[in-house]
Amino acid sequence: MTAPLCAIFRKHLKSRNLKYTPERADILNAIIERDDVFEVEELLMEMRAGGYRVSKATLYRTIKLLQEAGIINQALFDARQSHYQLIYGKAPRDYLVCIKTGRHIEFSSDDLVALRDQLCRKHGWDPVGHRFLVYAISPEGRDQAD
Amino acid sequence: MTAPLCAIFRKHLKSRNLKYTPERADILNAIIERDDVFEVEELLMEMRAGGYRVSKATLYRTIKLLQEAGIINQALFDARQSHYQLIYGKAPRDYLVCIKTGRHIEFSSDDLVALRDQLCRKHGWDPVGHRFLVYAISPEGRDQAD
DNA sequence: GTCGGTGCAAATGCTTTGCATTGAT
DNA sequence: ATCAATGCAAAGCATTTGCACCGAC
Repeated sequence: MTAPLCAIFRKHLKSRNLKYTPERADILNAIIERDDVFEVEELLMEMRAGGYRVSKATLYRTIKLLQEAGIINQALFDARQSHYQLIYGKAPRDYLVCIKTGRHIEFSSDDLVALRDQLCRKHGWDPVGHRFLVYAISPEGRDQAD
Repeated sequence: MTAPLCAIFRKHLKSRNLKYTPERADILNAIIERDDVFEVEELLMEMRAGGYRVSKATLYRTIKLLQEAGIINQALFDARQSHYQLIYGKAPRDYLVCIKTGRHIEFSSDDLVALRDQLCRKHGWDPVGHRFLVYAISPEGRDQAD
């Protein structure tokens, strides 16, 4: 699993004429080893504890690159500075998001709602709403150089 | 639609021994009228343009209350300071999140993945990953005073 | 008169940026 | 030599907080 990720990252960097530096390799490895949701500060501590020397600036810059490469994404679980929306009693809005171009399509699916309600029932919870983001590559994104 | 929301908000406030003030009413109304994803600063501008005088502090404080009441939530679409996670080639992690207690359960569903892939195919996109957050009320949350 | 609410301004704290230095081709 | 990467410290910026004043019950 680590080999392909590394290869994907290198490919992405190459396509943008950027370099696969030791710092970037270390960061990717630290993320792979962690294999869990992480906060930036947290990852930095761990890397330093493990003897890796990276600056916070480089870490942030690399995280952005890894996102662009489709290797990591935001857990979007506890966000600051986010957008808000009415949910109470509204049909949920679901999105297809292209990881290459950023384009997104809004859709809504009854099957999804049915599945959601079924999952809730299974756990004894009462559904109120949901958020479904599908990360994908759009036809235009597929055609882009990579 | 606006009446029940207002009632729900009042009920929530009452349960916490808080008051339904004119500022809070104005904010809820502005959000209802907008009926779309919004940013805080944006909403503030609009309210002011409409002649409503609210401070940014009150707006933020009210948004927190509205979230607690389950009336709005974060669109989680473009976040700062968020958590990150590996996604490439990983089984996606899906969550049931209790809007009352904050407790969350992680799960994963093959049916969901199948549905996701089908939706992507329908639009000619290639699925890479997804994020599914279900907002619900857990058994403990249901038992809480409200 | 007590308790919460509001606005303002200051403080926080994550993230980004400017800049000088370093390294790879 | 050129072009990008790094680290540091400073800057940015959305959000939160402290505090003094106001208003409802």
